[in-house]
Amino acid sequence: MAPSSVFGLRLRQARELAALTQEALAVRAGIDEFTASARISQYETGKHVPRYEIACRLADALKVPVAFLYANDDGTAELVLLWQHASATSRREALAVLSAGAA
Amino acid sequence: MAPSSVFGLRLRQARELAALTQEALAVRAGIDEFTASARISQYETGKHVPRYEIACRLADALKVPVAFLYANDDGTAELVLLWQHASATSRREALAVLSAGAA
DNA sequence: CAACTAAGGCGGACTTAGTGG
DNA sequence: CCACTAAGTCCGCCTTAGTTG
Repeated sequence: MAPSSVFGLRLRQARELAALTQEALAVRAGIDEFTASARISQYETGKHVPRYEIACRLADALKVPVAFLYANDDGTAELVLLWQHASATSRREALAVLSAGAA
Repeated sequence: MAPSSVFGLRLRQARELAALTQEALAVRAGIDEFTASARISQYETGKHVPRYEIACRLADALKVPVAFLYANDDGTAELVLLWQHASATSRREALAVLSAGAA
């Protein structure tokens, strides 16, 4: 089913990017395997939203910044995804560009 | 009291940046004034974490991206703060810098 | 006025069990 | 195997009321 919440949408995006099943993701995040499938499905379909601690563990398992899972707009989402893979020098340069170019 | 949770820390950071009282913030976010002080205090001290919908309203009232309130590391937090004030051209340039400079 | 807290009700996350691709 | 869902339990947010600088 199509994700209805922002969190669910981002979670599914990140999981498909990582090419993991819902259960594999949950186990990586330290969630009991017997409740794994149900919980991830509930998150992605927007039925429920996990506690922040769980969100952090999911983000770690998916290797994305936890802020990505809560990003409302696609621009911010893409930004933090690129950020995590960028080198230290690129990060400094990007911050300089942004702070110099305030609207 | 010192904030114990990430969300509470970010919320307080953004609120003090906006120079608002806890009650003023809550009212701006559409929270009933009689429960305002208690709820914001509980958020900032890490006693509770609000629903995502409430977090979005708080972020709007504070004029920060909602992802900022969930940012684990200071680098990501600073990044999304600069992002929202940057011009469209600066944003494109920053994205180009980050995508070119993957570690 | 501004920030914080204890206690209780109650909505929603988590568990269980099971269905459909 | 993989994704999804209904129903019940129970934890934690929200409310109330009141305390502290």
